[in-house]
Amino acid sequence: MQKNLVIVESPAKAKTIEKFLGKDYKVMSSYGHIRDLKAKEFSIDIEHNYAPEYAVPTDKRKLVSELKNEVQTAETVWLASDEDREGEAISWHLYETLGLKPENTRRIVFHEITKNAILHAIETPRNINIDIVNAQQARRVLDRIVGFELSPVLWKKVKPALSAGRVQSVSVRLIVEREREINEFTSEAAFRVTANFLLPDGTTLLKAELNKRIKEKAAVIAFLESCKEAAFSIEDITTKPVRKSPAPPFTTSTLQQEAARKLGFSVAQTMSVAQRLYEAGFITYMRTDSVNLSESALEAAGEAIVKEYGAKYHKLRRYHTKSKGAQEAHEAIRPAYLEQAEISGTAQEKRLYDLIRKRTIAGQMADAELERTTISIAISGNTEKFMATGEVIVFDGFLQVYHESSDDESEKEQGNGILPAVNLHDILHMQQIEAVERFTQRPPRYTEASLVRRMEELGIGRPSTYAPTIQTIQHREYVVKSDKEGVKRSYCIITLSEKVIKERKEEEVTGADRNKLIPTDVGTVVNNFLMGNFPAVMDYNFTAGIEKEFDAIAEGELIWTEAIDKFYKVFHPIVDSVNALRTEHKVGERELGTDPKSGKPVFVKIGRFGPVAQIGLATNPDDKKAAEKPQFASLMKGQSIETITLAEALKLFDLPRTVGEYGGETVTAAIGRFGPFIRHNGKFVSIPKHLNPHTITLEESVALIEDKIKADGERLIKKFEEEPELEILKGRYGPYIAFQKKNYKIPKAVAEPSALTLEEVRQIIADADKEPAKKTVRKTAARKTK
DNA sequence: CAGTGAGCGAGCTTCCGCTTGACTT
Repeated sequence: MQKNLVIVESPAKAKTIEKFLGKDYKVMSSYGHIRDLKAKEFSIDIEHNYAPEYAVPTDKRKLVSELKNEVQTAETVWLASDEDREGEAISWHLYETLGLKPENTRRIVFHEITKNAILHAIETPRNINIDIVNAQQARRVLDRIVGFELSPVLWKKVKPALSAGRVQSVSVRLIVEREREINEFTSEAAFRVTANFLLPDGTTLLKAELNKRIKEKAAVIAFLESCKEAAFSIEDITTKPVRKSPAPPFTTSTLQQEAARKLGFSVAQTMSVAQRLYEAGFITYMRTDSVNLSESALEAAGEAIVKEYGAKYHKLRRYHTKSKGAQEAHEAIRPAYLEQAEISGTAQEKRLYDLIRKRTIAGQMADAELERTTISIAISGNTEKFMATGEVIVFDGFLQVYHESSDDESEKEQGNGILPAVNLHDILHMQQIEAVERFTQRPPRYTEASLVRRMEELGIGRPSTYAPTIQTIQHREYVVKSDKEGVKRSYCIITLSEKVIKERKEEEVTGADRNKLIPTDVGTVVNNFLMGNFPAVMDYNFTAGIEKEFDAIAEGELIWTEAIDKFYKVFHPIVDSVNALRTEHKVGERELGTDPKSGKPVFVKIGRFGPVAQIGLATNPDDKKAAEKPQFASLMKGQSIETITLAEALKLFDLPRTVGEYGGETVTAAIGRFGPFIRHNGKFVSIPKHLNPHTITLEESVALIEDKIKADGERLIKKFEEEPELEILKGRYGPYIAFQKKNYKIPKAVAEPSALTLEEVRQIIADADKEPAKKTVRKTAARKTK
C-alpha cells in the first residue's frame, strides 16, 4: 500500500519528518542499531579473517519483524540514518537484515531537520558507502577484542566481574593520575601584597596590588620597612579596549559542563532532561559534537535578537567544530523554535531550555566591548610598583544575555570593578599595606563534567557514551563520587599601618572537595596493572591513532581486516603472556610487615569483596583440609592499600571486639557491610559517626542499645490479631506497612495510619502487588544484561 | 528513602555506540 518507507534512527525525528513529507511517506525508526555482535560471546572469527558474527538482540526482534512487514509493501525504502560512521553502519545492517533490494533502496542523509534539508536529501540519494561501514566494523571489532580479552585477565589477576576497555580504562587512568599528582603536590607559599591608598581629595579609596609576590617573610618585612617613609605617586595610566566574544552553541559535552556549573546537574541528569525536551519538540537532538546551526536557525536567532535587543546587538556567526574526531551528523543543540522564550514543563526542563536558548542567542550577538584601565603606582626608592586594574563595559553585547562559567572560581577578587578617576603624578596617601601568605593550589580533582571535557579533548568516547561511561566506572567501583574533608592550615598576615608593622596568624581550611571523582583501591590497582602490561592501549593517544586508521578505511585506502590484524598480532600475544605469568602474589598486593603475635606476614590486597588485610598465607593449597586458613579483615572506609600502615592493618583484626556484658548478654562491636555496629542479644545497632568500634565503651554501647530498644518500641503503630504477619510500623521516613517480609508505602491520602482497618491495609497491599509481580521479574532480567 | 549485618576456592562476569523505555527499590 505504502509508496515510500523512510527509516531514521530516532522516533522523535520520525514524527517530525513525517509531517514534512506528507501522506505518500511512512516514516519509522530503527531505535539505533538493530544488529550487533552477540552480547555474551566473542563473536569474532579470528581464524577467518576476523569475520564478525552479528545477531539481532532479543529486544529488537519485534521491531525488526515490524520493519520487515513494512518493507514488503513499500515501493521504495529510504535509509535515512545519520551521516556518520555509526549511521552508515545502521543503514547497512538494515539493508542486510531486512533483505532489501538495490533497485528500490535509497540512502539519504541530512544534517538538520528542516523541510528544505529533507526534500533536498530525497532529491539527491546515494548508495550505502561500504568503506564507511567497514570503518565502523573495524571500530566495533577492535573495541570487542580489547574489552573481551582484557576483562578476563582482570578477573583472573585482580577480581571477578571487573572490566576494561578502550574508553573506560583511559578515563580511569585520568582520575588515578590526577589523584597521584595531588598526593605528590607540595604547595609553596608566597605573600600577596595589597595596599589601600587615598587620592589627593583625601576621601577616595584606591586599592592596588604589588606587581610581584614575595616569598620570604623577612623580605616582606624589609619591603614594608622601606614603605614606611616612601612616597607613592601615580606613574602611569593606560587604558586599552578589550573585546570579548560569545561561546559557540552547545554540543553534548559543553552542555553537560555548563549545566553542571550553572544548574548543578549531573551529566546523566542533563541528558535525561534534554531527552525530554527533545521528545517534546523543544530542542534539536542532544547527542551531537557539532556547533553548526542551520540557516533557518541563524535567521530566527537574528530576528529574535533584533526584536528583543536591537539591530546593533546582532552579529551573524558561523561556528566550526575543532574537537578531535568530531563526526558532525547533527546540528548543535539549540531550541527548535528560537522565538519561543518560555516552554511548559518541569522546573528542570525550563532551566535547561533557558540555558540552551540563551547560549544559542548569545552566540549570534555582537562582541562585548570593554575598557581595561591599568594604573601603575611608583614607590620612591623602590623599583617595584603597585598596580590597580579595572574594567568598564562600554558595550555589553552578548553579555546582556549569557556569561560562560569557568571551572576555577579561584581568587578573582580584584580587577573587575570601576576605578576612580586619577591624574598622572598624583601623590597618594598610603593608608595600609597588607601582605597575606597565599599558597599555590594543588591540581583540581575531576568532576563528572570536567572529565567529559578531558575525554572529548582526547577524542575518547562519543556524545552518546559520555554519561554511560561515567556510570560504568563508578558502577565497577573504580572511582567514587565523593567529598573530601579539608585540613586546617594557618597562614600569616603582615600589615603596615600608621608606620607600625604588625603580624598575625589566621586559619583557613584547604583542600576540601565536594562531589569529585576519586579513585578507589580497585581503580588504582587495575590502572597500575594495565599501565604495566598494556601501555599501548592505555596511551592517551591510542584512540587518536586508530581513528586515523578508521579514516583511511573510510576513504578506501586501507582494508579494515588488515588494520585489525596488525593490531591483533601485537596485542593478543601480550594477553597470552600476561595470562601465563604465574604470580605468587595478587596484583597490587603489598606486604606491610609481620604480625608480632603470630610472626606471620601481613598483607593488604584486593579481595573478592574489595580491599582486605590478611595475616598469614594459605598453606597446602592442594589439600583443603590440611590448609591453614589465613585471617582476613576488610579495610575501613577512607583507608587505602597504598597508604595503610602495619599498625592500622593490625588494628582491623581487633574486630569483632567484646565490649562487655549487659543484661547477661555479651556486647560486641564490629564493622559490617553498612558500617560499624554493636551486637547485643541478637540485635544490631549502628554506631554513629562520632564513635569508633575500636574504642567504644560499655556505657556508650548500652546507651545506643537502650535508644534502639526504645525506638523499636515506638516503631509499632498497629497490629491486627487476625493477621499476625501484618504490621503498621514507623520507619525513619514515616509510617509503612510490613507484611510477609515485604514493605508497602502508605498512600499519601491516608492522614492517620493508626486508623487504618485490616480491609484497607489489605487493599493497599493488593493494589501494590497487582502490577509489580511482572515488573520485578523483568527488572532482574534487565539488570543481568547490563 | 524503610532494613540490611559475610566472607575470600567452583556460577558468571566483559567492550563501545546507536537508540528509548519501563523500571521504582
